[in-house]
Amino acid sequence: MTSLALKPALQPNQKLSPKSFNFEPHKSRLIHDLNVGRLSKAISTLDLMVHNGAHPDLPSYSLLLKSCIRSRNFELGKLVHAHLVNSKLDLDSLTLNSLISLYSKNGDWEKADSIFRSMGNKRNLVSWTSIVSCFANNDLGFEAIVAFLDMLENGFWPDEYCFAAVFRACLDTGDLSIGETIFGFVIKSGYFKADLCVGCSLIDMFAKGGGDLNSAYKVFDKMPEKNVVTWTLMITRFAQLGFAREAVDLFLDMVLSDLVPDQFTFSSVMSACAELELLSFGKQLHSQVIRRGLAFNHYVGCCLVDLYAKCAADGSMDESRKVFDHMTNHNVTSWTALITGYVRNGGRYHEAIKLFCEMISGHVRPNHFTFSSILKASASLSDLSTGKQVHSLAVKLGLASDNCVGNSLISMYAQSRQMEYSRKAFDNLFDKNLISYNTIVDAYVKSFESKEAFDLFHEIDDVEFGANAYTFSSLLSGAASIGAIGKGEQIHARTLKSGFDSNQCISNALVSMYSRCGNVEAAFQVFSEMVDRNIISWTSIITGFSKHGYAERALTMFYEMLESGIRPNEVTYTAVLSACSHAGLVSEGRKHFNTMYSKHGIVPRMEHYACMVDLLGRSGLLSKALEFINSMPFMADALIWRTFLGACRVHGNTELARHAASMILEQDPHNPAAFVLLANLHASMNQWEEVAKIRKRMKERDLTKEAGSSWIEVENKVYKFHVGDTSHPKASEIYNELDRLVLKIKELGYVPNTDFVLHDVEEEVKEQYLLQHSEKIAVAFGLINTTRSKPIRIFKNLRICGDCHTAIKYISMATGREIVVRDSNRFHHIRNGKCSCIDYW
DNA sequence: GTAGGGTTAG
Repeated sequence: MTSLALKPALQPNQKLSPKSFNFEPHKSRLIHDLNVGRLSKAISTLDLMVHNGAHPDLPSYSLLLKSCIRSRNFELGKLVHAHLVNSKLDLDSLTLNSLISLYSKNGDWEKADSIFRSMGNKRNLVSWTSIVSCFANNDLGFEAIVAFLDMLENGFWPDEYCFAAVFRACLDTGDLSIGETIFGFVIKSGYFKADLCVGCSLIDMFAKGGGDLNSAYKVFDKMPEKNVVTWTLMITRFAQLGFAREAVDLFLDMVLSDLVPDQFTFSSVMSACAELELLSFGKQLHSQVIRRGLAFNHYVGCCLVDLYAKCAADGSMDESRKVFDHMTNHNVTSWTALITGYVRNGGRYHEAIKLFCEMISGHVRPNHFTFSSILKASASLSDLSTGKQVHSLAVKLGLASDNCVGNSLISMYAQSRQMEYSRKAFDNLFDKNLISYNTIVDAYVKSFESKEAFDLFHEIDDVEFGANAYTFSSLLSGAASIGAIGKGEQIHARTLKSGFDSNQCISNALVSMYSRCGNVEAAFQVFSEMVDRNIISWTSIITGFSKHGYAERALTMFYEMLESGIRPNEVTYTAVLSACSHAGLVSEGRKHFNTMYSKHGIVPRMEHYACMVDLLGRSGLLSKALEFINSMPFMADALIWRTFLGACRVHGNTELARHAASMILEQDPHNPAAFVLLANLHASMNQWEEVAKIRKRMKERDLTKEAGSSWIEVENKVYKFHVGDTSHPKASEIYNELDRLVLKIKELGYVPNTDFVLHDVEEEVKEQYLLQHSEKIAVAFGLINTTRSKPIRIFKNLRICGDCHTAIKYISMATGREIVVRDSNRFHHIRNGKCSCIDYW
């Protein structure tokens, strides 16, 4: 029979008479094919039946439609509709309702609406509910509410399905007041108690629509009957709205209530667990997932990848990779979860880029999250060429103006110091949000283009969202990094106006800004006025005093911090040890180094060892320092040897310096700092042949030392000078002032120290070289352009040169001005011929 | 025929 029936399908032109065509087996085969998802087979069977004049009856069509909807075979459903129209059957409510549902679920709300309109008095409660639901599911919340009100006017009393639909509609409009009115209505009607679904839609109306978890939880709590879906919904909303702790607690309550979590529940609770970085709890969840046979679910897998990645601080990044490798197939989400993990939590950028390439060659299309992560990886590696390739791929896929991708492009180009491209990415953004503004402001600030940063800052005032704490702290750190105290003060005023005066994050940024701009007293005042201080506040002020050479005040603050019950961290100890080192407090420093682990359980890191090497080395205990280096529990890195080399130079020990330099070059053969320090050392001993050899080696390896530059802020504008800079319009005026100053300070006893000149030339020429140092130019510029009432604040990217240090001390004497110099290492407060560093730096 | 929950994020 079956083989006979198949024949006509192969020969469509051959028509059998309706009588000879057996309708029943085809009908049952059609339904079977439908149920197992064989869409094309079902279509050909239907065609065959109709072709042979055997139209199914109305109940059969109805059944067909239901199957199509249940299996989401919308194409076949539409075909069935076409056949229905041809069959000229008089459609009943049931069939028409099915058609509304079909088109609604297929996203064609207009078609659904026209069927509903054509129904006339065939409309029943299900028809009304279907159309309300159709509008609500197709982002037409307002239309849905109107339909709901129409329904009431037409005398239909809503049931639980209908209430659930209208609450979803209220969620969509964002207008909860209508929803709340209807909610009152529901309570009166008694449906609330009866139905799980009404409860769920109410929870979501409050949680998703209004972000009001309190009301959502009240609904949840009062529901007399709850199932897995209800619990999961509540857990999910807690997790999504940033209440991870509550989500986890609710999950534990759920398990205690003997409900069995499913794949949805696990996905949500694992997200919350990832947020809280609860590795061991996460592992328990993982084993439960395996036990319940849910490990192969794609969503669950993604969540696990993300969970282990977010706990990567505890070394679980490889676990994340393992879960990923065990997954049977991968889509954008799982690839992105893993890539993001390598970038954000593991700092393993090369691996992330490699994965990205694998993903693309596997024809998986990256999305905006993928681009965002991979751009961050290229930025962190300062790998401009990869960044550009990724950019062009994003353009190709039409994602470059997406907010998330665009913001990452801004920071990628900024980190590669391509501000023009960075700005272009900003301008190309489709829709700029506060993060876009904050990113570009931060980028300008970090590239010393503070004017652009502040222009944009004013632009933020004109858009609907104002600056937030992030904007302010970014601008403050920008002002701090360039030492623009005037700008810093302006921002300080603005934060007060914007009501951020007790914001801990901003106060911390202010402490750091004032201190880094050279006014540690202002920093201390902000600190003193803070109501709520955290470890960052204390560490900032300790670092401030330390960098300014006030070792005792730094240590006093440290003891006060301990008394107030705040535990120090690694950064605090770096500040404490470097305070001791700047002031030459050898035994005090040793004491703190020894107690950091014994009293506070902090294992010393490389930078702490470096502080100790600095402390011992600078106070002349070179052999002790070397002994210390050799007794370290790990191999000394380039930083340690550079510190040691610096000490050797101060104390003129060529032999040990050579050893240190060779150690640096062993680990980092292209380190220009090692070459320069070595060259300086030989120059100061007049060993010019050695200097020449080193210069040659540097040239061969194409190494250039970072150019020395100094800058000064005058009337909110930063002026930057390089060595021998003549680019400033008033250059001749500046050099005249310098010549005048040198004559004056020579009278006071200044003798140029030509040891600091790295060229083998006549003494007189050497003096000329010294005069061209950027810090001297900046001081002269400052003397011409500032009033006596304020100190002159100079900033230098490298360490101050010894001759400049001496010269500036004499200049302070000759002019009666206070001069503050911030170099790459510390502050020098120079007044009346004396420096706060006591010539020890 | 009408109803509810999940992954990656600057």
